[in-house]
Amino acid sequence: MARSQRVTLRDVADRLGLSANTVSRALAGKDQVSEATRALVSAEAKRLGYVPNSHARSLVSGRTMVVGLVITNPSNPFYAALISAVERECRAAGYSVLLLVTEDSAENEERAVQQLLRFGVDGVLGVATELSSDVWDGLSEAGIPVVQLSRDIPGRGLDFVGIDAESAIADAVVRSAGPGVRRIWLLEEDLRISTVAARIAGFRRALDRLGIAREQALVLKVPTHRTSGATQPWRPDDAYALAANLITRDNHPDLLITANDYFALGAYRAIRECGLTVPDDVRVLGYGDHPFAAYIQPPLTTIRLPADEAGTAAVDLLLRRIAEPDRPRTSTRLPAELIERRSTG
Amino acid sequence: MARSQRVTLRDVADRLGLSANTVSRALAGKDQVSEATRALVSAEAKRLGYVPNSHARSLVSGRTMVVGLVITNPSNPFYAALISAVERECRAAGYSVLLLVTEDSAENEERAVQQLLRFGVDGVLGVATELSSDVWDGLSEAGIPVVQLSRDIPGRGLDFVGIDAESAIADAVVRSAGPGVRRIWLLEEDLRISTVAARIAGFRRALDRLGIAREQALVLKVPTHRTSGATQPWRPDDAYALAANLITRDNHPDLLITANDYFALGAYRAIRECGLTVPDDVRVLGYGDHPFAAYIQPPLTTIRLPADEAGTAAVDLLLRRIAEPDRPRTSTRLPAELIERRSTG
DNA sequence: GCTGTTCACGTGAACGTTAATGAGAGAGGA
DNA sequence: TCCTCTCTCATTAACGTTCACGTGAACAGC
Repeated sequence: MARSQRVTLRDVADRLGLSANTVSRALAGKDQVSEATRALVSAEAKRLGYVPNSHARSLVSGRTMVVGLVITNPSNPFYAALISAVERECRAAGYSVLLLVTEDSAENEERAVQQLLRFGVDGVLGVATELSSDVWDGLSEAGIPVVQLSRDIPGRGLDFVGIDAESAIADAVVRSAGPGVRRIWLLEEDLRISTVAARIAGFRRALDRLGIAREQALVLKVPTHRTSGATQPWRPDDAYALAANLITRDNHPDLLITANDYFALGAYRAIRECGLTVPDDVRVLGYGDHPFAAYIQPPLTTIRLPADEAGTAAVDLLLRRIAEPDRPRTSTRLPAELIERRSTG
Repeated sequence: MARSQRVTLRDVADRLGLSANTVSRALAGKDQVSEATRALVSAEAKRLGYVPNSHARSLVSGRTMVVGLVITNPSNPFYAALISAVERECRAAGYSVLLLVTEDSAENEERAVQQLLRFGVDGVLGVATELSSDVWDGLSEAGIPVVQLSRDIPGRGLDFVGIDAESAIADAVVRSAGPGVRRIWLLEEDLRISTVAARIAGFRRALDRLGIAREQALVLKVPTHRTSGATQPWRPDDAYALAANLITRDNHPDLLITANDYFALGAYRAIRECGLTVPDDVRVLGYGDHPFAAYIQPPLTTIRLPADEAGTAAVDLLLRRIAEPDRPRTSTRLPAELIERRSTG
């Protein structure tokens, strides 16, 4: 096999009559080397095509310059944006990203944590699964900093960066509910995660502020197929099926809030097929501001999530904690902006 | 600091009065160990919470059980689906995924390759950037197998897995062009990549088959903002701006093909604002079958890309090549399916 | 000329694992 | 009794780095 032998520190050293250690120091830019030999070394290293072996390095140094990123589903546009931001920030700081996908399964989550322990990553950014057990504690016990993304599992003493969904929904609902709006429905995902809980809490807060009785309000759970290993994220079909069953000409909400813009697509169709119109008969408020939201008919009022800022903030926080393990726990909830379009009148 | 010392092979060995080597063999399931001690060892290892150090392992074994995945932009839904599929298959085979994002920049691509060399990954799956230099050769020279994804740079002797965009577009255009369709435009991305070239080739092939002169056909390039570090993928706005400038009541195509479904969104608006309708005045054919395509008005005829199959096939191919480095080069182009909806009549 | 300081570099050990080789014990056969 | 064979485990040496030292030379000051 032509598997060309890898060029090592010794190879460079031998060729120059130096020790491996000197070459190491020269390339690391430490100050125990004369400028002359440093130049010689880097020239020879480049000539031979020397590439440092990161495993050897992290074996002795204990640091890996790798960050673990645990995501439930990369096809979800919010998480995709998060991945982009996290990778970009890590790259800028000299870190590489090990990507682990859990598909919202506890088993995969446990395997992911195991992998991260084997690798001895310097830190972890992770979205917890629906029924996250205490797997994450293993990382903390091993001295690996963890920043929770998007979904918060309180009481674990872990840093958190996410979106203030509760306030965003509360404000958006109040703002979208004009005069005459009494019946409000929320089309939610059927997951036991903090994000869903936050949206429902925001929804209730809005009801209270508007003085609308709980009986006028409905929280509907759309069966989710996320865990089935499908790469597609939320499916408009599922929301459509549910909405089509419940919405009729005589029984419909004045304002319908959906847990994501895909659900809104399904709702649009269900509403249309009843002969009702958005926003005259039913106002619709989405969540996520996906790229299509501005372009459907009518353009969808929705909540823009600062995925990029969240990713950036999470990496910043993680790097700070890596540098300073004993700093107090931080919990950041970024505000989300309401983008008003025609679907709410 | 409570940075608990990591449990090592020796710790387990010492506690049982064995050597580290025996513990290693026992846990590796090799046959030089009695069943009795194997049971003892695995019990003690679990009790102490032993986690193998992957760096030490790969330092001596030369294998890392890590695959590099080089992607231009995770927010592109096609690549997001690819990431999901690749990660899933790798996970099933016991490999972890190191994710590198290039943002279509040659500089980032080179840094990515450098990272992969440092890590000594067992294989690489990668989407080449627009003007990919010979950076990928460095991996081959180091004996690291590479499978190109989606975009093919011919002549490098690298395996390739992608979509047969040319045939897909050619067939779809012919099928979408009913009687009376003479003027056909293609709204393309402004990138020098093989995917764009393939679509244009398919477009031309369709024109020839339909007997339409090149003068009746137009290839329009939408300025792309992908490289600007923005996490958003193709922007409908850019397509809208271009289309709105060119399309008027008196000067419009009979059939408009867009390089992706987002462009179709922009085109829809431009067409609508001229007082024209889809598909009566202008038929629209999209590309990608994004989740919203079935739900916009009118539902968009588009081409469904087998991202999942592509990812699976690519990983299979890579694993085969890892096992058998000297097998002949393979180039796979998966067929894409036309999803006919109302936008083409 | 002797000691002390600074600079440039080498030496040896360590990181945690695996592979090659060796060694002791017990069993079985002559 | 001795030899060989097999089974189980230990010993030793790597893998490529980095870190804590040690060392020698040059130079200054007394």
